Amino acid sequence: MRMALGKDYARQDCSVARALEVVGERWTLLIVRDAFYGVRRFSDFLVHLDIPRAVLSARLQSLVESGLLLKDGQDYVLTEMGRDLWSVVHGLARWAESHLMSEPSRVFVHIACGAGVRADGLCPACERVIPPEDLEVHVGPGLLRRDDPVSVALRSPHRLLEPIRT
Amino acid sequence: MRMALGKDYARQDCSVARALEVVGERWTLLIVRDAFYGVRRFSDFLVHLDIPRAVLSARLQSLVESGLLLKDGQDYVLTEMGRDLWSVVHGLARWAESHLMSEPSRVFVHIACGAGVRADGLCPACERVIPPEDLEVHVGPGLLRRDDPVSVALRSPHRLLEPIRT
DNA sequence: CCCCAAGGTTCAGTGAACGAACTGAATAGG
DNA sequence: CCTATTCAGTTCGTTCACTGAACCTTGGGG
Repeated sequence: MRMALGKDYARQDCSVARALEVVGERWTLLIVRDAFYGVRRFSDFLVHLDIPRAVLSARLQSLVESGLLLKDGQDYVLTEMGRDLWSVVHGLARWAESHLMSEPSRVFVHIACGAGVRADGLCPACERVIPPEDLEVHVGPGLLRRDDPVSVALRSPHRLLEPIRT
Repeated sequence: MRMALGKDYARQDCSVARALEVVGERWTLLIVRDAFYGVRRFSDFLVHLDIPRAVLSARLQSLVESGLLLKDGQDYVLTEMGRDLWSVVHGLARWAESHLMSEPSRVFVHIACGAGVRADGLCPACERVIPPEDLEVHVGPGLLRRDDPVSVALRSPHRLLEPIRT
């Protein structure tokens, strides 16, 4: 049960296709997700994603080339362009929560209001779209399996984009 | 310049990973996008996406199995679960429009207000999240290349989810 | 000076995507 | 009624990306 993705969609003139050429390859959106969660180091992505080193290396390079990540010393940090993908990552998470998961795994809380964002992506208190830096992740009951240091660090509530300490 | 995707993320316990197991394979989100645009027939997807027939067949089957599409005669139609992916598809489109494209290719207009939705995904007039069935697609200058019948049909303004006539 | 860890690169094997050719059912025409 | 043409797939050989293991390189620390 393994799948494979090609990387370009040359004959499509559509913004969705352009977007998928950048973030549509296998693993890429999970790397971006981890970056939102505060993962920044090669070895942390590696242990948290269970991804082949060669693939991680290639994906990080292509994300830097595309301008979604910035390499700051040994750290890979989301640029504004990368942070603008939050609506997509969050949309996928909320869609899966409502259609594929039996119990909630992660809840995103608008720090200013203390309220978890709704299924439509807005804060129920202030009725606005909340940028990732104003959100805190809390884990729900559906999240119990992994035991690597990164997964453990991600279990305690923390603000998005804030680097994790392992 | 071709890429490959595997299809599962077995060791990830995360809603984003679950979502990508369903819609993360190559071509899948473009098929869903076309379904929003009103494409319903095997041969219409085929000609519009330039996808190998075998891959299209496999993807459509797996989308039906996952409950995103319903097979109605020869037509593949989005279910509610599939329509709930609009925020993701639209998010990718808007992200690419603002970061990857020089000119807008498609604009989504809230029919009730007559206003194009903003970069944050809300209608500027009513400040709300608009469901796809209340949106109309208009094409911009960035969209000129393809000449197959489906691309031509999609060029005239039309309501999302409404079947195209070729 | 040696050892270790972090951050990669290289390489053989496997599996998915690709594209062309083929099948089979359902109309359409004569 | 027989044939031609779609439409909707399946089959199959080739190509290409992912996978996992081994190897390499750089930078400290003891």
